Amino acid sequence: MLYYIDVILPVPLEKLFTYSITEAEASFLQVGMRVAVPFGKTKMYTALVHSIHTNKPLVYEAKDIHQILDETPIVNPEQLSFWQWISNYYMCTLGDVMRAALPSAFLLESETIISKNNEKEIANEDLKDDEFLVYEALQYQSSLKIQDLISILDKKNVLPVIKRLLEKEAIHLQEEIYEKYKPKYVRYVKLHSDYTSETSLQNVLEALNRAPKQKQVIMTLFMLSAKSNKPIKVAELTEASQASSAIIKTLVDKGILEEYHIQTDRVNYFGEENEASKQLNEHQIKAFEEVKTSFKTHAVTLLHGVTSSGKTEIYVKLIEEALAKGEQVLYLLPEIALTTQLVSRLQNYFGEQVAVFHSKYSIHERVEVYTNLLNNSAKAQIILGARSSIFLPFKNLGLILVDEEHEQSFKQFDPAPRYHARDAAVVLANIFKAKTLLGSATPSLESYYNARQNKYGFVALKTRFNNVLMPEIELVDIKDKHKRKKMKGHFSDRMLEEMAETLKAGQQIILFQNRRGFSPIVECNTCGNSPQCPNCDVSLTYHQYRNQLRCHYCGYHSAMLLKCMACGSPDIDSKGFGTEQIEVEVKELFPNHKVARMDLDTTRGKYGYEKIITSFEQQEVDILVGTQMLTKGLDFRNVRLVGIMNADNMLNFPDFRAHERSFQLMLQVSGRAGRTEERGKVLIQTYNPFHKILQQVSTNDYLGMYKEQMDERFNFKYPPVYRQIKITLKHKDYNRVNMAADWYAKSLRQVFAAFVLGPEFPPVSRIRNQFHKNILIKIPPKQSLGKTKEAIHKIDTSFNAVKDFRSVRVILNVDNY
DNA sequence: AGCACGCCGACT
DNA sequence: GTCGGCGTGCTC
Repeated sequence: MLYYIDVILPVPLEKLFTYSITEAEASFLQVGMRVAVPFGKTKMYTALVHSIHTNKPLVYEAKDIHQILDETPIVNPEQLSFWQWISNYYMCTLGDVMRAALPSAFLLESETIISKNNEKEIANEDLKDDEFLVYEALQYQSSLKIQDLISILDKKNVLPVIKRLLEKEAIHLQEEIYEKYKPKYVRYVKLHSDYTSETSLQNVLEALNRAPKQKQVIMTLFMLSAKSNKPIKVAELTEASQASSAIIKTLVDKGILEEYHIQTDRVNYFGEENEASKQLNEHQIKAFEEVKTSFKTHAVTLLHGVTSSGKTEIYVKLIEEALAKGEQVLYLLPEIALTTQLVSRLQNYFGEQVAVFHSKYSIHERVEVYTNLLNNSAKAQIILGARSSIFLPFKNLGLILVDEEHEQSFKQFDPAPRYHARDAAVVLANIFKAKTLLGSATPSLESYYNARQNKYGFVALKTRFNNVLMPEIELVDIKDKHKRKKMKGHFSDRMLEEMAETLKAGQQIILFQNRRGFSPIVECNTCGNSPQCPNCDVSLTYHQYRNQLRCHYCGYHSAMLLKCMACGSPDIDSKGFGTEQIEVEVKELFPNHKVARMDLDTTRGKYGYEKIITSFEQQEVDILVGTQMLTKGLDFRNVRLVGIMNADNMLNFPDFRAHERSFQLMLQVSGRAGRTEERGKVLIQTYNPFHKILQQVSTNDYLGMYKEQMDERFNFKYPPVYRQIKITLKHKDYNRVNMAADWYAKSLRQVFAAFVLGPEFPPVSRIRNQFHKNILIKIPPKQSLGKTKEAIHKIDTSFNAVKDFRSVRVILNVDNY
């Protein structure tokens, strides 16, 4: 009997691939294990076993696998069916899903290893210069990698050299794969067993008489081991003895000390454990009970709780109940809300049962969380994570919490799979028959719609914790202020008054400006020319702190111009404003107060964020200027004033969700004001104070906003009433994208007629030297999603059959909002 | 996707 | 003449 496996490869190809295995391998292998397989002419890939069978492929000869990489499956059946759903729904390949789902350390790729052929001596005369260089290097190093050759020869294409050397039989090639994940070992030292008896120890100490530093180390070691019986870390010893690691190394080399390693977890939690969870107030208890009742009839429930209403406390109670039943909990948050504040709060309640998973973790840390879950370790009963944590290997998932449910960052835009973690979480929960709670102070229209349609359960929590009043929101008409000359830079007199008063009371201020950089556009006052990005179809943005012009799309940057590139005039002006300029102005207006800025530029690095937050928390900073980063899950006690510098640029954003999003953003920022007894104040500066959204924000009228926006969505056929799929075509040749897009749209129209929009160039039509063109498909409520996708898929296949179009990248984005 | 093969311009 | 550019086709 011949045995075969079908595997998923982490490449964007539709099919599964079949490899042949031996009988022994067939009895050992299980679905969900990894195997290394040769793929294509040279490469070796990590593949995942999808099925094991005995059906010999008919049209090709299956290759053998190279090796089995796991002893037990690393992907469970629930995950595989979840992957399948993602792949179908979001129209991507299983390979795409696999790539997103597994920590990258699990996906090994082969590397070519070059070694010398010792069977044959090659005379130097027979080799050309570059060949000789490589050959000589191999005399000293047993093996070389491609990357090494590139640096030895100092050129990019080294393959011909390898080929020639191979022909001359001077070298061997080998494809090697290796684990990227290395367990973390901690170095420990102890006295070598030869010296444990009293007498020899005496000898050692005497022998070291002339090396006082070394003697000192040995004495310290004694002291430490006398204090506790625990193993002594090298780090501890160096610290306690003030000795350099060289001294310790000498002692190890002399055979007096012995070094050993113990494997340890990178992700450890040290601290107080199991603080009792907080008592809920009456409103929270009511909401908590309502959520539980709702779960009886609705697996998914939406919790609409105003800012500061204490949703987290309710989550904690729900987690406690799930844990009591022995169930795992997934707590999903937008990336940037995963702050130390929340993590430590949960760790205080649940200790090491909490595991955190997000993109700022190293690949090693991610592997550890993954394997802890795989082993159903007590360490990973509650997963606190960003969107990608839906892919973790849950065993017994009982509850999924999606906090800040309305957040756009739950949707992955690039690369595939372009999934929405909130929607996928609902499906994941369904696989485990678990419950999902979506929480937000400003729910997304689609979730609220689902709740109103009774598809989801609904619970509202309307009072803030400790009955703090909602902040008072005031709209400031800056058009009028400009006219009356009541503006100082970007600050109205009202804003300045409130700021001065807040500072006088010793309280803090948050200023919100939804745009980073100093000023978005630089313009020549003489000819009107503004510098453009050479790779993208956008104007460059001026960043003052480095005196640079930057492109926000491709990262291109250049020094700020001294004179106009077009006419040579030195009269260059900046238009618009960003966080940086606000910061500068605040510093001038309030020179005696400390100002900090929080945006993408200032929060780079693993702890960039936390530093700023901590210093603000500890009131080292009086005024914090920032972008929408400020809105997420931060809990500042002493903020009384929130200023929104310009509401109009969000409202005028060309997107069907601009109004919804502006509403959410403004209410979320407002929520940062007045979280303790005193009522907070919010000032919104705008050119258009009569805008409906602003009126709704100022009266905290979610329902009014919902109703009005839903009317628009009905009228203009937008989600959540209609579904949509966006198709993007990319190519470096302008004409080719046009032709390809026209062809694609025409084919779509034959099926979907008027529900196809475009093709259209997006506002930024060229990014990284690639031209983009979009086609939008609107799907009426009654139309089958499955059938629609099938039809699109068919068109896509015939599109790829056209030779001229094949090089055009097609990106399918389901629910592209 | 990644990679090899294969065909054309610009230089040691 | 070679080096290296990228268009094309295939991967069990």
